[in-house]
Amino acid sequence: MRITTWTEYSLIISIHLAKRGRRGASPVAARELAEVERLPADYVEQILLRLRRAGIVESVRGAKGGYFLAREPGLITVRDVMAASEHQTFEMNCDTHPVDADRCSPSSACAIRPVWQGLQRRIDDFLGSVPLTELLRDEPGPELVPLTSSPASS
Amino acid sequence: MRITTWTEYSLIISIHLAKRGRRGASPVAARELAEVERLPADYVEQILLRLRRAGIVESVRGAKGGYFLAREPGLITVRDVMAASEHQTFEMNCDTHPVDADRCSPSSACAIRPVWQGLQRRIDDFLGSVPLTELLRDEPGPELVPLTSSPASS
DNA sequence: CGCACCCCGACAAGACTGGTCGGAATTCCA
DNA sequence: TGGAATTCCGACCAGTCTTGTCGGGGTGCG
Ligand code: FES
Ligand code: FES
Repeated sequence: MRITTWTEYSLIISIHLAKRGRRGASPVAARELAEVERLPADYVEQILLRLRRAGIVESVRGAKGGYFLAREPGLITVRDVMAASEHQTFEMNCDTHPVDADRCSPSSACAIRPVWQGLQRRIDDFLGSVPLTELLRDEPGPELVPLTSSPASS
Repeated sequence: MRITTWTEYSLIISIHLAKRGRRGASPVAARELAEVERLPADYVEQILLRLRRAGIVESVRGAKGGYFLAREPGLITVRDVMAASEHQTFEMNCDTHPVDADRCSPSSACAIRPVWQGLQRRIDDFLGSVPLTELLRDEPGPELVPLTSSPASS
């Protein structure tokens, strides 16, 4: 289970846009953003496309155009960004990749499904609790304290 | 972000073994297990290999041989099974797929990394809190209540 | 008009997932 | 002693997903 570059780059891009001005200032060109963040330009464009379609950013076309955040950074969470770039945060495999039509049908009482549902909830709750503003400062912030040690149960 | 069949099948297999007797009883052959659970036989063998190497199950070789759980089902968590079948629960992408050597180096204070560390902790804590015994009964159990509604923050 | 920029679908190399196969080693049993 | 059953293990392979790239079209500024 891992995070892909879609989400990783999306966050970098969102943070970048959050640091550059708001609606009033001039929008940031995709090319320029990619250059200063050292990311592949064409790829960044693809990502911005997804972010725009999800309503995370807005765009201005034509010369002198570019992108800017659609909302206040405090109102955008990591969950929003991840859901925009991939198309979900946690894919319920029993829905999208059912191991067996019988076993995974909603009617059958599979004992495993509640585990994934519980996991999905924890993931969504956590990612939904981290707004972009949390990623703008240098100090980790209270929500993200490492809380040292959580060793394996074996 | 999703669960693969490695973990899914591993859980099915572990639950199956938990339901069949303990050390005293005769071990379960991989072939037989695969047949009753309707899983690809050769694949099940691969998975049992991983589970054995991780110490989740033990095996008896030769005719009449097979597999059985190495520990009490109450002492094996979903996290253990997942870590055995994949080789982790949550892959820290900034370690294994660093976006940029500079940006992801442990010395640089990246604002995003604490988010993934926090996420990893939540995932591990949750999966580590669900023992196999929780998956043997028909009722979901207190830990896994759906807690209806957790709508998007947008 | 020409340039800068966004928009969008198609394509492609490499990695990963989900298995399959062939054969060696071990143990039981007739 | 000779199968037969079974675990052990690495190699292989087809399909999908990831991580981009490319080419062209639309749009607005100067
Ligand atoms: S295996 Fe898919 S719902 Fe349980
Ligand atoms: S992008 Fe890898 S550590 Fe932040």
